[in-house]
Amino acid sequence: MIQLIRGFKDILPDETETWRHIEDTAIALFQSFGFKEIRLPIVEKAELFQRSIGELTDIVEKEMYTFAGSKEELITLRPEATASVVRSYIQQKLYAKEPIQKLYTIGPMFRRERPQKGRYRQFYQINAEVFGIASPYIDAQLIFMLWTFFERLKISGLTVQLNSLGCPACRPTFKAALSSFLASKTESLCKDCVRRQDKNPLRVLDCKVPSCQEAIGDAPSMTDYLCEDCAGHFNSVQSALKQQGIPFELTPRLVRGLDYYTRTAFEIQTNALGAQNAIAGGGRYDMLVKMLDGPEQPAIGFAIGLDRLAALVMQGHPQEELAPDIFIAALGEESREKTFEWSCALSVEGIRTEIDFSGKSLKALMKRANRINAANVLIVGTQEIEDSAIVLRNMVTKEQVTVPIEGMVNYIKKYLTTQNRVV
RNA sequence: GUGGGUGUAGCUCAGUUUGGUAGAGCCCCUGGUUGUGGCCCAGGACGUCGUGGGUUCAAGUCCCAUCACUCACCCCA
Repeated sequence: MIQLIRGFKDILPDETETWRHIEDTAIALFQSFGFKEIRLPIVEKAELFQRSIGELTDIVEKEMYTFAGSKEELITLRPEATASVVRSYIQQKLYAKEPIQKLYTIGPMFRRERPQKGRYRQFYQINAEVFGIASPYIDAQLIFMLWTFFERLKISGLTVQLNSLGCPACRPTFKAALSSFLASKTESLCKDCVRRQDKNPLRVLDCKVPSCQEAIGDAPSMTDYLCEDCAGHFNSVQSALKQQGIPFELTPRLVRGLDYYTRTAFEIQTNALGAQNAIAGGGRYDMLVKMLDGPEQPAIGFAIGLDRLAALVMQGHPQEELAPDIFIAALGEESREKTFEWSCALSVEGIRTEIDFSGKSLKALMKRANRINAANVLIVGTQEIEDSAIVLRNMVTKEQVTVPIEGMVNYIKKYLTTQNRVV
């Protein structure tokens, strides 16, 4: 038997309705906030991610699916979407027509990590990106939009974590202060943190080892080192969030894993999924467009983890079954020939219709109708054909009515309306 | 990449200690009811015991390897 690849998964029919419900909810909401869809390839030149995400990040160092696209060129299955959106914004010169662009995209990402609950090697994200707006209002508006999205999906137990990562003017000062602080604590840090100390000191703040948390208890905080502009921006984001009634926690230890973030960084966390608690995350990346050879344009965006979100939504209420409105039980070849035609006609009218061609006994057909939770069964045998009238059985009330074959489709449509079946 | 747990029927799991010809419940199929589902009763189908090797007269059981799933670390959505 050929099995799927480690870390990949099938999304089966008992989940897909939930997935589409989430996507439909997001699309409707995002459109109301002025977003338009962009669809992008899932492979790009490896260089795009190396330059945007950062050579020293875990993603680029060890998690990317990169292979030869041609003799000269390495290509990569995208590990995230922002880089591609930025690439397109620049390459297609979207800024020339209108610098302010609000874009969303939905699709799979690929990272070669060890799989675990809520983490797959192919996972799905909804991404939203805004180009050309520097105002802190847009930061707050994006978070408000996210919060509203989760409210519409009736997700509870969420928290908003907020931080500011500063900008090229102030972050270096902070990094230096942090480095010298960490140097004084080397003995009390775990071995991972000792390694991070040089490579990426900000990451030490994020360590979950208790002894490390203790050691960095009075470590310098980025927010104390923000330059005047960054501090002003951060304050404005916070007051705008308060204005909209969004609860948030300041989390100085919130560090994003990608190098391109500046200023506002945020994460939406759940308490219901174990270790993989981030279901959305994002932030501002004002330097990235320029870094990738585009014009100087501020930008901000976020990603929602669909796999984790779908798991949360289904924890609340398992997906509703798409049960048939009508199940046709035809007895004998002559009946099958007629009902085949009726079945098509009913389906065309938007009635969920299932017909069984197997030629089994009526008892067996009724069993199947019951199993697939059909609301009604249409029983058609030689007697009914002869009488030009068929039997319609309501599977819940067990009521049976005789329906003339003439005008049957309209009769059934009306009948279903009385059952509150939307046709 | 590192560590723990688990792989036996479509599903949930016994059986492994102490080697001796694979089990239960659910599901599925047929009949009891000539053309009426769920409940009940009777009967039936379904397994290379994750895979490959080894030890043995004999391996689901012991040994080695390997794969997968799962949880956690790392990191992130």
